[in-house]
Amino acid sequence: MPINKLTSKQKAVLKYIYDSIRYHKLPPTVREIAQHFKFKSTGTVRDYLKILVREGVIRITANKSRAIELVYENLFAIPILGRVQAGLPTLAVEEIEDYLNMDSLIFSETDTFALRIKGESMINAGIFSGDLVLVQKQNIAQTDEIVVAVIGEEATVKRLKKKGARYFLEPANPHYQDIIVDEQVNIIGKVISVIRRFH
Amino acid sequence: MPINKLTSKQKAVLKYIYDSIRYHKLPPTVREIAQHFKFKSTGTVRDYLKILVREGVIRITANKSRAIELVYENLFAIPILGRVQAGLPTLAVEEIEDYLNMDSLIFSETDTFALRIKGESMINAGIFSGDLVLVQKQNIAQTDEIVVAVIGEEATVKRLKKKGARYFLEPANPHYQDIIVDEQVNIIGKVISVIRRFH
DNA sequence: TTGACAACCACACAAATGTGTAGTATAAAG
DNA sequence: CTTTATACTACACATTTGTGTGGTTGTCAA
Repeated sequence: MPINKLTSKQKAVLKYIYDSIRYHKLPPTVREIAQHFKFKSTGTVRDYLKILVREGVIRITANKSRAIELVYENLFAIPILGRVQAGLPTLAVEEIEDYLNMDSLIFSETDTFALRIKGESMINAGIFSGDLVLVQKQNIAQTDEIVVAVIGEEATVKRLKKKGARYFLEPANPHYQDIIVDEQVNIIGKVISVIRRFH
Repeated sequence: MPINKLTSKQKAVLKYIYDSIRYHKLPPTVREIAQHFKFKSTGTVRDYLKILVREGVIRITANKSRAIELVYENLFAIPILGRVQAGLPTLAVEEIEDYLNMDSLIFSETDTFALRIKGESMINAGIFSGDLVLVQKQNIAQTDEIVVAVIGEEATVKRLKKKGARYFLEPANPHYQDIIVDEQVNIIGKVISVIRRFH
C-alpha cells in the first residue's frame, strides 16, 4: 500500500517483479532478480525481498520457488466495473465489481461449439444476424430455453415452447412462424451465450 | 490442436495447471502435479506435459522451475460450425468453419474492461439489460461507434453520432432521448463486443 | 560517537525441482 | 499378431533455487 515509503531502488525491484509476472507470466527467482540488477550476491536480493514483505507490497512463501506474490494485483481475468468515475477508468479496486472469466466453457463436461447466426428470426431476443452463439451439445432442453435444432439439412436457433401437450419452436420475430416439433426436428443443443463483435 | 482432442485425464491435468495459475497465481511444479493426482512418479507428469506441449495447449521452458505457460490461442479455441448435419454434431473436420478464439475478444489485458449493462436504452442494437460489454479504453471514438461515456457519476453506453458540427449520443431505443456531447460528457471507451449468458 | 538502516558482497548448504533411463499394463488400430 | 498410444511406476542425477551466516560501506539522525 504505502509505495511512497519505498526508496527508488526498492521500487525498481518491485517493478521488475511486476514486469516479470506481467510479461513472462512468472514471478522471478532470487537469482533472476540478482542477474537483472547485476547484484553479485543473492543475499542482496533477499534483503530487498524482506523489505518489500515488511512494507506489505509482496508476499512470499517459504521454500517455494518463484513464490513472490504481489499483494494488490489481479492479473488474470478482465475486470467488470461496477462503478465508473469521470476520466479514463483507473481500474481502481473500489471500481471493480467482479471478474469476467472465459474459462467456464472450456472445461465443461460436455462439448461446446459455436454457430454463426443467419437471419433475423431471433432479433427480439437480441440475437442478430452475424452473431455467434455458443452451444452446449445436448439433445433435450427445457421449455423457454433457446435451442439449436436441425430440420433436414438446416440448423435453426429458436426458443423452445410448449402449448398443451405439443412442443414447438418459437422465433423472436413476429414476421416468422412457429415450427412444430415432430420427428423431422432434432434438438442438438442449448444456447448458453451470445457473442457479438464490432469489428 | 484444440482442446477437444485431449482425453479427459489430459484435460484434468490441464485444468489443474490452469487452476493453479488462476488461484495460486503460480504454475505448478512437476511434483505438485504428481501429488495432486496421487501419481507415484514424476515421470507420469512428464508424459502428460509432453502430450500437452505436443497438442499445443502449453509451452514449457527447459530447466526452469514452474515454467509452464498456457497457450491461450489454442486453449480458448471453440469450433465454429459452418454446416450442421442431423443428429448431434460430431465436430467432424468437414463441419468446422473456423475457430472462435475467446482470447481475441480481448484487445489487450490492460486496455480492456467489461461493463454490465443496466437499462433498455440500447435494445434495438441488441444490447440488453444484464449483458456484458467489453470495452476498449480510449477517449476518442468515430461516428457510429458504440461508446461508453461518463456523465457526472453515471456511465452510459450509446452510439456516437454527428449532426452538423455537433456530436451527440444516440440511444437505440425510441423511448430514450439523445444526449448532446459537451464538457460534462467524457468518452472513456469503445464497445468492441457484447456477451450475453443464459445462466 | 553511536546506532539504525539501506545497500551491497561472498560463500556454502539443503531443499526443491527438472530431467533421463528403464520398465509394466492395457486397449485400440493396422 | 504387431504396432502404437495412453497411462502409469521406480529411481537416480544434475541443476536450480531458497536459505543462512557473516561480512563491508555509506548515510542520516540521536
